[in-house]
Amino acid sequence: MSEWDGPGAGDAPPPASNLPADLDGIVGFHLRLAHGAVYRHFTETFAALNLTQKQVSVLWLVAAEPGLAQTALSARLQMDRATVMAIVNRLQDRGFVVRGKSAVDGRKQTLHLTPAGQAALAEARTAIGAHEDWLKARFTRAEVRKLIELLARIHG
Amino acid sequence: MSEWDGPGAGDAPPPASNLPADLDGIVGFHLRLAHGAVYRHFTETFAALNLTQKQVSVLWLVAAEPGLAQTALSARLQMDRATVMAIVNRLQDRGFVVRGKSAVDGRKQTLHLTPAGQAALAEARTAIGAHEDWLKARFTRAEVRKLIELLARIHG
DNA sequence: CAAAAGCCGTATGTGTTGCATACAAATATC
DNA sequence: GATATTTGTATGCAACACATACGGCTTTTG
Repeated sequence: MSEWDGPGAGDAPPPASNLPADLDGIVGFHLRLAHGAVYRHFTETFAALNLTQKQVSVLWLVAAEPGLAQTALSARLQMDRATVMAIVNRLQDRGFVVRGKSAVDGRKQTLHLTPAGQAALAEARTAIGAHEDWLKARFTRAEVRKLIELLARIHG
Repeated sequence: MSEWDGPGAGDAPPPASNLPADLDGIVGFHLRLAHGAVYRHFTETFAALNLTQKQVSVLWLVAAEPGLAQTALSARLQMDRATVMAIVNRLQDRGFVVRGKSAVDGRKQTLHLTPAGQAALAEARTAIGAHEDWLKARFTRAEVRKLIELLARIHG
């Protein structure tokens, strides 16, 4: 501890504003914080259901397209094949989803919801409603549309 | 396999549009996808530097406010105390950050960048520039401002 | 047709993060 | 001075992202 300003030299200066000004211009930074806040609220909202964002997304998509293959899932959710498998494994262990061989392409697995899975999804839809209301409460409808449009431009 | 539409009954219907229409209205869903896309590009951009978003954020903030305590960090980045500790541990192991006891409050640790940490941050700033350019390329300046404003309304 | 190439699911391991809990030390509050 | 509260720390657990490797199946190509 010598040539640079070592610890103990003095404590933090007055925090001034909460964040350094240059960080404020970083879109990715705000995106991360916003995502974190939404993630946190989502987790609270779904504590009782014990479901994560990804799990709900998978249930949702499989319900919308029964027989969907895992690769299709990974493409739509922009996730790794291995990650999708882990998620499907968990959902399968909990009896929400079943895998079956495709009659058309022997490589593919067809995914279907079980009745338990459909029940879970129904509950999840209600919870999503509350969660989205919380999120949208701070925006006008036009702003919500604008935000979605801007975010959609980021993911393909 | 019996009372519900079991597997093998038939494969996925024509994918129609890529996503179910109802998912399109979910702000959180788009936020997650956008965050994922940005996260992925960030990781690529920082592969050589071997730094994560959080690690860069911590370096950035500690540089801006030398002597910052970990609690202050966790507040500014909206992360758990335990999570911040894990990140600081890693940065410390790599010799980018040093902990020191606060002279003012014996409970607090003062954080400082080492020269290596400052060098890493300098490189990181360049990489962030490229990363942000990639991100902002799809927006006008006004849209960037609007997006930041909307995202800021989500995190406090 | 047979071989090569590609796709899909699977298995395994590593690293990062978020969260809960518990504990010790220092400080603040009453 | 006794009792909270704050701060950092230590551990463990769950979820993910990613890389790699492998076997089974399909498509392409020679």
